[in-house]
Amino acid sequence: MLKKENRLKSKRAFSATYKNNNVVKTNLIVLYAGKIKIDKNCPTRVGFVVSKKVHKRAVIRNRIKRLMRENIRLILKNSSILDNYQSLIFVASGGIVDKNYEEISKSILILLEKLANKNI
RNA sequence: GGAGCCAGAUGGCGAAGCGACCGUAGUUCGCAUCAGGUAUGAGGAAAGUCCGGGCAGCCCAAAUAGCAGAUUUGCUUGGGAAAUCCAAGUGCCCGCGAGGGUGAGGAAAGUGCCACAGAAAAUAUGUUACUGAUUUUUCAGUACAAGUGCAACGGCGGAGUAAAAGCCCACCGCUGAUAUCGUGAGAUAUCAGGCAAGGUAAACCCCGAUUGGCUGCAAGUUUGACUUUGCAAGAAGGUGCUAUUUCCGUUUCCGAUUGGAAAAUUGCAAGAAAAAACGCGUCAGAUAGAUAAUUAUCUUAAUACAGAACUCGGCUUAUACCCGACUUUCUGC
RNA sequence: GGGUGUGUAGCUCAGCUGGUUAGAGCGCUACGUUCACAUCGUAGAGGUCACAAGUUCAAGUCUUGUCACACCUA
Repeated sequence: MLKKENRLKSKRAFSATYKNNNVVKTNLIVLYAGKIKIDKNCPTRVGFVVSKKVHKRAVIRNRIKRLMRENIRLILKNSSILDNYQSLIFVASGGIVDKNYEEISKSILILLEKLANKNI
């Protein structure tokens, strides 16, 4: 679990991030990025979405969320790639079921590379 | 029926703070709200939402009786706050059996329905028939046999007769009475009747019992920017008193003047966006919603069904490996 | 989280108070019409009535339980 300040909470924040239209995709995950920060001190907020369409059982959906969250926690701690963005939303798509930690971590790294290239 | 894996390392998330008051209880008050340590953090079903409570609001209403209602409930005894709940029994049904199932009052209060077939499906009936007389078509007696159907006013055997029939008899079934046993549902035995009342109430309904109804924590309660409405105070002063712009006058704005427009502010009550708190507590207690990741050892293997959201009691459904107990059937020796 | 409803042919829907054979339109197939296609005409196929138990002589229909889908509610 992330710290409270790093969680993306309100409905407004979610819809603002979606409207920003900065999207990157892989087979497993879709990433919506928010605006670039003005004030560097305010924290990066991250949200995770796993819909019922992915899988109907709550246990499996929770596990997918936890795996994604753990990845992001380590990235936030060790590097400063994400510090430029106000908000990020990770949306799981159908292919992510039965994937293990390493496969998810790979695809998140690919996503972040794509995002960096796009903005340059 | 039980049980739903154990222990270790590193990093992370939730949350438990201290003192006073009171006197063992919490809708109390104050301080802190940073860091570290320590302890602790999903289930037997958390699921389905099928029942019943607690709790909250609204409606009706004053809870006694009657009437109406509940898409209520329906063998007995005991347990339980209650329940489409549990336990032990009774009857019936299914199974070779160990066992399993059971919405188990009333069809003699009334109404409806019972397709096709069949003579007739409910006021029972007389198609094919049988027997006798008459003599070629009628009359009288009968309901045994055939046939239809899920179902045809008992079954089977005998006696009896022109042929027959509970007309009579034995056994079985049915109905009633009595006795004994049992808390009871009922069981057993004896006697009597001489056979009447086809099915369906998970069709309407009748009877008994129970019970205020409806909606559900996204119920509901509080705080609230805002500025709307109402009431009160205030609004230089004067006119006997009163009159908030109404009689004069005052202040501000427009205007050369006459004249026109406006009324600061405060309190109480009502309304109310965003948001927050309460509701919400428990040796889990969140509000984008915690219990995870990596790794080592052991092991044949770490795997089934599956993730708390106001809360409790049941039911139902899903479940890998393992453990315990009692039995039945079949096959072989 | 709470509440409500719907599952019938490839698609959209009927099917009353249980009853004999489950229908309609569109689509599909074949034949005819045309030089050919469309239109039109004729004929035909296609259903475990979501699944499983029960009540009943008899269930798409009544009762109960599962499954899937949709809607309402901040």
